[in-house]
Amino acid sequence: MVQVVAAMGYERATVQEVARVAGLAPGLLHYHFKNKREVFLAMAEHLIASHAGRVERWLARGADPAQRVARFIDCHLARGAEEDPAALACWLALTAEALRDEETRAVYERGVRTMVVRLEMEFREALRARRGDGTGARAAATAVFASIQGYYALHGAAPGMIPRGSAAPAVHALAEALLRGDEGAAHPGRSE
Amino acid sequence: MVQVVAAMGYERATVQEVARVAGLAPGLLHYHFKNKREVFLAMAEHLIASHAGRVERWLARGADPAQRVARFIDCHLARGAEEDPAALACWLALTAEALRDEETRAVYERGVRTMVVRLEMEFREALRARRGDGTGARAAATAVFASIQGYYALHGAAPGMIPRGSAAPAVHALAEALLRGDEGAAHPGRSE
Amino acid sequence: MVQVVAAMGYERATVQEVARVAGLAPGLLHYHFKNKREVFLAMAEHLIASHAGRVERWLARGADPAQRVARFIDCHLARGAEEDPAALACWLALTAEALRDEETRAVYERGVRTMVVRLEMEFREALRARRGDGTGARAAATAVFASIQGYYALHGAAPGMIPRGSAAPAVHALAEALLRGDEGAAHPGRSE
Amino acid sequence: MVQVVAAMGYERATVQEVARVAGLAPGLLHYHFKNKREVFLAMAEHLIASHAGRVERWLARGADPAQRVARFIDCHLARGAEEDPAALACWLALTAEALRDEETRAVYERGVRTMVVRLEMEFREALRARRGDGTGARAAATAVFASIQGYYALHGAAPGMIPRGSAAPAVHALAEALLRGDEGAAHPGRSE
DNA sequence: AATGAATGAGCCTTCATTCAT
DNA sequence: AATGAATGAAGGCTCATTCAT
Repeated sequence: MVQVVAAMGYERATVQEVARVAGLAPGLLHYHFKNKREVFLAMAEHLIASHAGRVERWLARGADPAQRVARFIDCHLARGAEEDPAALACWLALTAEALRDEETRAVYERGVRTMVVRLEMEFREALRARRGDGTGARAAATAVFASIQGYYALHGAAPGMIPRGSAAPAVHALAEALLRGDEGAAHPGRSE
Repeated sequence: MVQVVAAMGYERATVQEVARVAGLAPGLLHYHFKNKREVFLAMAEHLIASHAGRVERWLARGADPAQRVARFIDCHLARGAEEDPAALACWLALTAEALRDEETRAVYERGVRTMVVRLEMEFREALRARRGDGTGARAAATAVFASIQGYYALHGAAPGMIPRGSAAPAVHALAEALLRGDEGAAHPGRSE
Repeated sequence: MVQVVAAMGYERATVQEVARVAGLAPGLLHYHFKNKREVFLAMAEHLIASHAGRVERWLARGADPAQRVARFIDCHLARGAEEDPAALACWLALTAEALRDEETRAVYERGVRTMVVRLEMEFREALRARRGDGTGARAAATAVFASIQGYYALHGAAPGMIPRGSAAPAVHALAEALLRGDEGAAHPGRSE
Repeated sequence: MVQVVAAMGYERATVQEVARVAGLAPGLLHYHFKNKREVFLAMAEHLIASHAGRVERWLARGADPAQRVARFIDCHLARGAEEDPAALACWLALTAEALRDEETRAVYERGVRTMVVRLEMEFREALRARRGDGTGARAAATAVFASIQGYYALHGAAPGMIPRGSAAPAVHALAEALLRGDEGAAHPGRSE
């Protein structure tokens, strides 16, 4: 399913093709899964779990919270991003599908929450250490996560628009700014 | 088409339904457009053009480049974002479709480029004013744009994950950091 | 209509295309003709009439009945056949259509009858001159006409199967044999 | 397919109708065949092969080449012609379709070639026996085959134009004439 | 007479799902 | 557990025909 969804998206991924690639008879998929969507969601759960594991392994080598935030970013945008292009394509397909289907949205949201909450934890610790107060950790984690998602979308849908090597540094800058507590500080010109 | 694609995405938007909503006979769509995709792409072009106009109107009221960068962000994430939810949903559908279809990708990419290049121009001026050098303007514009896209994706696919009111300030912080030239400065822990 | 039917056959010849080639608005065809079939039949009538005229001009230069039979054949298979490939293609399309549609069959049959009766007249005269009896003229005319039709079909549907230059001589041989009254003479091995 | 094509021709033979007559679900046809045309071509191949078998059985009872030529004709035009009217109608539909579609033409041409080459073999032997030289066998076989095709076309598209019982004798006369080597002999009036 | 946009029935095809084996 | 043939509901698209102008 991963391969086929990566290549064609959910809608165009036919059950027959998925079965063929998996070396199974088409009927067998419906023996084990209620329908096509269940296969997709099972795949999504698997992807999310395995990604979470991968992220943890990256974080484990970060010495302090700030470093772990940095490693979270690198794990997604630097050396690590290219590791499994099919998984990335599937994640984007999952995002697209979550826009329309409630059940899929639930799975997607759980996946997002896992990541954001994990990142939030590091931000909170880091913010406390730096400023004595963890307020804004959730917003910061969301901001970093959103930026990563945005780069993913551009990478997939408009390849060539991202200056090579610019993604990770930019998100690092964002994280640094958020750790310093820049947001909300000053954009005097924002008045309407 | 906007309504139907916003509600169901490209694949599930049937020509019959689009025609019904538009009050037209199904065959008429194929009289004016070669096929379903052309209808979609025409809609996308229209969306992009009208969005570009809207952005220009926002930028026009910015006094200096930095303010215009800020207004670009607000136009997308602050007060302006909710103005046309259907357009936003269509844009996300366009992103999803661009992942798979080349022709769609071309249109999407042109839309992205228009925005990024416009924003880059402001970044370049602002960077020159502040640091005497416009280097990194493209990367900065891309970063801001990607963040916005990421918030859009989360907004659409995992509503409720974004702390209310946190999106615009975070992207402002990113823009400020990039204008200061933070990126690439220091993330000592990034070593693998 | 001639061009379009020649190129695509009746079924695939769309009214829009016919109108386009004729430089007319599609609606105008239905203003002058009841429906597509009527356009086709009108075209067929025209083709038949103009072909009949052409045949008469060929026959006019034959000195005696036997010569006129020969000229009839040449007019169809020798130098004359290549004169108007579109007309030939239309005639084949008419034949095909006559297989299914009664109205078309009536027109086709009238066309065939015109030719066969004309040829029969020459055969009858020739037979009377040679044998004092015109019996078999109709069968002879039909045989010659059928052979020509067969060559047309092969020419259109299996080009390259006909040895170059072999068609006319063979049909001349047939005509000669029929004028001699060979048919029915002897095929002793035909017993079943 | 045979029944439906015989009754309506290729274009008007809908997949739904073919499936209905065959007692199958419409989708099943596309499970076993790539598309409508493939069904048609498969049918054509089957028709051709089975016809070839039938012809061989007729030829087997001919004592010498000349007799076998005669039996070839009888097999097509005398007692045998009425055996399977649906097959004949399909063959005519195949001819019509071969005019427009390349793939169909290839199948048709192969079918024609099979028959012509088979008949040519008998002509060659017969000509050698009679005249010591097999030259013209191909042209003779083509002529006989074309005549048969012509009678088929008339039979299908202008029934009633063929004097009862006249077809086979006429083609026999043609064959005899060609075996005598008449063609090309003399049509003094052919001058233009 | 003429236009060409508009209509809508029907076609081929796809594909999730079922079912006999 | 497993197969893969079978089902049938749509979907995109074509095109003869109509109709307002």
